[in-house]
Amino acid sequence: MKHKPTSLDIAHLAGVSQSTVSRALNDSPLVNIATRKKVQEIAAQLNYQVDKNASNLRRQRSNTIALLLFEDPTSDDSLVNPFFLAMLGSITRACAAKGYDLLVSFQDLDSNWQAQYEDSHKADGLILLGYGDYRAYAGKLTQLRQQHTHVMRWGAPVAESPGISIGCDNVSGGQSIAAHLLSHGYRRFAFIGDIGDKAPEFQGRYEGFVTRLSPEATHIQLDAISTQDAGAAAAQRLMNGAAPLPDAIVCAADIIAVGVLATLHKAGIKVPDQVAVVGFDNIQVAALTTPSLTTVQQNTNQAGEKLVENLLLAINEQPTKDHLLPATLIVRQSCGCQV
Amino acid sequence: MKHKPTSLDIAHLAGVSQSTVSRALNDSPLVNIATRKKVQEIAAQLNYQVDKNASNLRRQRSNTIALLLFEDPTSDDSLVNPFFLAMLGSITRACAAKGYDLLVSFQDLDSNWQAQYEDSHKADGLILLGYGDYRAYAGKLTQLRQQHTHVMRWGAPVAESPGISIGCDNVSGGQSIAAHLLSHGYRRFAFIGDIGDKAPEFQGRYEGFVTRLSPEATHIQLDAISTQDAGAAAAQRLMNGAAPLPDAIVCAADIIAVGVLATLHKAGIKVPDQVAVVGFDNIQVAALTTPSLTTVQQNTNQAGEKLVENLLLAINEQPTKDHLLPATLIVRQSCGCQV
DNA sequence: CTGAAAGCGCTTACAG
DNA sequence: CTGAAAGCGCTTACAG
Repeated sequence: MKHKPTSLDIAHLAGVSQSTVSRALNDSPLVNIATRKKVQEIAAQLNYQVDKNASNLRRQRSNTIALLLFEDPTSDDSLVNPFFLAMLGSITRACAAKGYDLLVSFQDLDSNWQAQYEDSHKADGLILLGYGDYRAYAGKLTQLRQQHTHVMRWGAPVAESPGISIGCDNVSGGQSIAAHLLSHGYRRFAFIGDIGDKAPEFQGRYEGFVTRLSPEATHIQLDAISTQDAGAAAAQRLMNGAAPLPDAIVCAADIIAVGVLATLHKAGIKVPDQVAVVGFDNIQVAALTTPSLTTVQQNTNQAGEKLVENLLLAINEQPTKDHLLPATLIVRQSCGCQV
Repeated sequence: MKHKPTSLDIAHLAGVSQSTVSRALNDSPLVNIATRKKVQEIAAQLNYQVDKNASNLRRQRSNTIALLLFEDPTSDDSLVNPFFLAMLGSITRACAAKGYDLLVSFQDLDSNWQAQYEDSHKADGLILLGYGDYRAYAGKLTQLRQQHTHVMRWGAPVAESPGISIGCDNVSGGQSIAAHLLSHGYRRFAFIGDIGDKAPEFQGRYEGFVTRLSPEATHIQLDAISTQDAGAAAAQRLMNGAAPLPDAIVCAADIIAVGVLATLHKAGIKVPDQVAVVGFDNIQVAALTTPSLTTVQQNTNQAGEKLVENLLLAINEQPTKDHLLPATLIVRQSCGCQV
């Protein structure tokens, strides 16, 4: 394998010093325009690429961001919540637009991720993605701050959780759902989704939903983690109960709603004729279910951009603050309100 | 921000030389076990991490793999074929298991990706993922080989395409579908999916399907690229035609089948009672459609492992060869054959 | 088993 | 505008 060309090789060919080559390739205005062009041409001919390791070592930054995905530990090994995959896509694009590379890693909460990337100078900052119990890693977040690591977290801003976060306005999303269903005459509701402290996103959605209900409306709440199976099980409990079915079932996540729809379908219960169903997230599948799922969209494109943008601010020691992104109701067939 | 500890800092604290620190941290047997322990303890206390840039520069390898995702240029900006996202997950895990980091990038076919990663020493090798016209980048692949870049490609092995590839046994997958449907009495088929040279995967699936058909069976073929819309359009053409509907519709990809199902549903045509539908890929959605979709599974976990494993072999200058991974029929409701 | 020294390929003050 | 020199933080022959 032929020796890869270095800046010194180019210097020889161009008849200038190695420092001038470096300057020319970095488009420094200090270098005479003709020299610059010449050097750049030779570099192009040789397929020369700056050695990032050397460059990063010298510059003390990597132009790389590390994305840590926390998988829901309950999910099947081969599956990742489609919502996070959509986020991954948008983060990748946002990084590319800013000239940053993206290192991706799946992490479990136990491992030593706080050190692995930024401390080793492989990345200038971290993005944390994944729902779940932020308390489990609150300690690590605190430690990260102390080490002045640059971190941006996706999720609900939580008072006790240190660090900046970017998240969706879950409360207003929940409100939109309530308002929409009420205006179409629904009064008896079931909300499916955990609302314990481990699920701050679901808490927000529930809170928004409940506070927006009118006095004459009633509701019950059933626990379910963010999986199809949990949704199916909750729907089953609903059907087994003594009480008649509610008018509308509001699910804290689309993936739960998918399980609910499947269970209702099996039982021969028509959606939306006999009961309306609404989800949250607007994952790709939501448009494809039968009936298609009314849900709340989180703008993943904007989310990825905001995360990257704020992380870069932090890296450059600029002030940043929490952001809430708007949540938009997407009306489809499953709520029976489509024109 | 406090200066990050270096090996020299540890050397001072441990009272040994910097070279010994380096050796100890790399668990070299050359270092006295007591010294090794001591150094490692001090390093742990300081949260010391080896500077990857320096280490990589010196070692001339990065322990990093770059994954280049070629998006289907026809797909919506925010969507990525769920199949590739599943692959991403499995590749990520496989890399982690081997102690490699993964750099992810979305590339369009025009850009200068062949140089960006390995030439700049950011990655030791590349994985190419994405269907589409391999001819469009065959030239680049050739160039990569000449530069001795280490590349592994996901997709059908193609005679004219240089370089090693790992792919699914599309032909045998197509055969399984034909065999299954025939044995359940279906005789009149439609195959939906492009079979031009731009879609070698689809070609393989079609080829397997057709060659396995019995003499009394008939079939037509309709073009469709790998999107839901294209599937919907093809189904519409089928229904608009003068001929009666076939017994069974075989789709070259699940995402096409999802579009077909939606269109049939809208037209009031019952699946599988009036027509059977089969897909290919076993994306997550396939289990969730109504009716659930019979399809062929590509083992993404194994695929990711094989890709990474072979790439590492190539990086270490070991011989590698093309691999075909088995394709497994998954029988669900949409073919009407479920027990 | 350990240390002093070289060198990976850059970037960037410093001097001219 | 250009060059000679230092140095980023490691790893690894080399010498002992």
